[in-house]
Amino acid sequence: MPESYSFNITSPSYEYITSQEKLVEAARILLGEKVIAVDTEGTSLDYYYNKLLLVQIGTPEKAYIFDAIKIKDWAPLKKIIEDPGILKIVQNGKFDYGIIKAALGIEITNIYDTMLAEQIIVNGFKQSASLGTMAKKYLEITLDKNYESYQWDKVGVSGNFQKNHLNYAALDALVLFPIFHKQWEILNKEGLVKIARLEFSVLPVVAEMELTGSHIDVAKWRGVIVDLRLKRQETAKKIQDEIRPLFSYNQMDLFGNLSDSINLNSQQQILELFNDRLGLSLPSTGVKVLSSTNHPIAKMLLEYRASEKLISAFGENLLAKINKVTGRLHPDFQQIGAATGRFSCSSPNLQQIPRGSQFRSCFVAEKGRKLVTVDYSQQELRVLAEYSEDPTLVAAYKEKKDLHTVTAAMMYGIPEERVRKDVERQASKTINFGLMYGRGASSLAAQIGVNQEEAKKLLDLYFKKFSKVKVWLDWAAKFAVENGYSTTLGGRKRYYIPADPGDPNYLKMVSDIERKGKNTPIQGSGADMIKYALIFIRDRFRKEKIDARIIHTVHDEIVCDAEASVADDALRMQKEEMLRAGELLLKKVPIDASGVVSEVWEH
DNA sequence: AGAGGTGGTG
DNA sequence: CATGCACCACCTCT
Repeated sequence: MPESYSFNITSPSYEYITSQEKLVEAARILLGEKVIAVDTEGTSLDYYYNKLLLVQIGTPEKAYIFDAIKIKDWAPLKKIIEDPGILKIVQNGKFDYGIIKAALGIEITNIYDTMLAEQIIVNGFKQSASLGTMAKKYLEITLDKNYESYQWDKVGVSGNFQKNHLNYAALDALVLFPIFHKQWEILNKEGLVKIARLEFSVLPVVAEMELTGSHIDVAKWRGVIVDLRLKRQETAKKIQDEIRPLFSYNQMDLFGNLSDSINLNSQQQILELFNDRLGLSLPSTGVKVLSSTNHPIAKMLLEYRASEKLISAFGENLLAKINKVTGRLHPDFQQIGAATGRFSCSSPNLQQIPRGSQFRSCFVAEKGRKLVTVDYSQQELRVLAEYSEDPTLVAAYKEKKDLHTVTAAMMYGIPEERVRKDVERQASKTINFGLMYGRGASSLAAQIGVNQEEAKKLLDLYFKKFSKVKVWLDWAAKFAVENGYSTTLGGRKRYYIPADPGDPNYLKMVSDIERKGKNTPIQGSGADMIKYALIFIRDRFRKEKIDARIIHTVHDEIVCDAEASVADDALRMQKEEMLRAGELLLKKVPIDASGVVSEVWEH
């Protein structure tokens, strides 16, 4: 096979730079490059605990390794790293962007991220986008990614870099060039350049969002936990007292108290309780099954579970993630966290903080600041209207009508004024959302509370009135199966592993693809939209020089943190930029967004 | 350690 | 034939 890279794997060429003179000299050379690779080595994955050790800047043949302990003046390199005329290849650049900004105050511009590119290229195939995997895949070389064996934290103390450290550091930068070239070819061939540019432009926004983090009112949060624990304890005691007679052997604990008969958290023991001792025959212990029994113990158990859930998932565990340096929460945003292109969020997952509970209002602005929250109104349904071009849907949005009411009026053949909010409108809402998930009549029936036949009738009626929606959904499903991928308005692709006709699950696999094929263009286009919005908002805040920053995003919502006196301006700009992003993708349907300035996170 | 169940978000 | 999309965290059990 032809040599696809121009460096020596076992002995990569590099220059280890510890003096200002050598740095200036290297900077002069690098300023002449059009494309460079950037990488860093440090002691921690945490932006604020990390001690920056090395900054590598690579050219295709040679890596310049700057010793971050010895170098004091980074100005010549800042000029290069911030030069928009020089393309910077990085691997998982969100991390390096954050580290370099936190440690050196330098902002990487004009980024090509091999990890994001790979995630775009293999989207849907569940393949790794790690450097090791890509080096093997594109270059057929094996990288030693045993990071621990290098003991960077110890080297960080001594400042004594060994040959293996420098080799490793050099190679990490050098491999990026050939990977970039191979990926670039694929991105072009597959028509993915546009979506890659979008993702690369979002990267700095994500890194800064993580750097900024969210502020929490800890005392208030603790108060919520205390209340919940009390409630959980009361409910648990009631249940245990109630079921104790059902068990013949009751034990005392060390203090002479009657001990619990069962572990309320064990669905196995709960199932045994209901089926063997209470004479029911439940298939499972989920909320749907339990609430349909009307058994008093089932009721109490659901209450217990609600408290238990909130305590375990959002209680002290979340507070433990507050950064000791900044006193804020810095979650990990996965930029392409879902195959549809949506973000995911972890450690902690701030995208699943309960809406109704008191927890959400513990996310507060600091003194002198405000939170600005804006979300798109019915973003995904507007995307569906755009794709299907259904005249009724499009007209409803053009006339700024409530879509669920319009569909209810059409389906039930009644005037809009007579649509009842919790009857016809609710049913229409369920159908509207269900359609976007490729939902069938049986599951629909279960939720609306009618039999399957009536649900089928409702669906038929819906599709009769909104025939273009049906045409588009069927087309999207067919397209996905026949072509092996779906696309979004922003040019994203999601690939599907083809269903094997010999597989016993063949039909299920096909219908899986069909449902994903309906949902992916909708959910994915929404994701594209909010990513454009994030870029626009950051640019706008910078251009207008206002003290406002993006701190959070939840699929169709963006939260910013602004200095109090400019919060209203921030709200206006944020909304304008979100609409601009929407108008970039939706040509036939208007987009709308609404927001608030507040002390707490709400919408 | 990993699977399965349950439940939180959009 | 089986039938709601996309995630993440916690718990228990094996």
